Amino acid sequence: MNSSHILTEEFYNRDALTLAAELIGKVLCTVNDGVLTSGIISETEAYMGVTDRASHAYGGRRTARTETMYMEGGHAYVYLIYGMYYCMNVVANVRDVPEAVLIRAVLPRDGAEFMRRRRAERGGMSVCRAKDSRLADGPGKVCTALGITKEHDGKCLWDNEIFIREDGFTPDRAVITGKRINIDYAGEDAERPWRFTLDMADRLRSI
DNA sequence: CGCCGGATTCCG
DNA sequence: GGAATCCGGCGA
Repeated sequence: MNSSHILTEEFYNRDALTLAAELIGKVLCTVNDGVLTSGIISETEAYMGVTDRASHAYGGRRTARTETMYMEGGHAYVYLIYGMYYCMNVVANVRDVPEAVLIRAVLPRDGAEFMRRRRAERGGMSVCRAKDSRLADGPGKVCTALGITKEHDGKCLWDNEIFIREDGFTPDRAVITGKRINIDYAGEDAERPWRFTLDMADRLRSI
């Protein structure tokens, strides 16, 4: 597997918990109007499908929105949250097993200045003054910075406009950080330690 | 740094 | 009605 290999089927056809850990350190890339932007995935959460109260597919819920989660692993599941922001997920496992991994943060890799510009534009600012490590440190910011919108929902992740690749380095380990964020409605499933971070990300953020 | 409220739109 | 969020304002 060469160092800039684009990930395909065999990588994605695994359960979301495994995939959430494996995605740490991989590079999420988009090409919008010929502009490449990308970020090293530094924070993820697993959403474990029909048995997980925090999952959109809990209890086998199958609606217009969640239909994407039932696709084969390796597709993008993008939805609007709080009426204002998009969240980018990687569909895991096989067809009809609706698991997904939320991309909560990335570290800018390619086109950081474009990412910065998109964040500024979104916030109605002339410039975005955030340091690189804070440019895309939340699921809404990831989508703003990389230009991910509803248009990407259902796209295959080895598409020309959105894909995930290896980056020639493998983090020592993904860190299980603990509970998932903002899912208090999920009862005891809110306690599950299904959130992962890149070991170095916390340190970088304070630099 | 932490807590709090408001923004805004689509889904169930 | 509420959500897998963000930002600005305020207090410590």
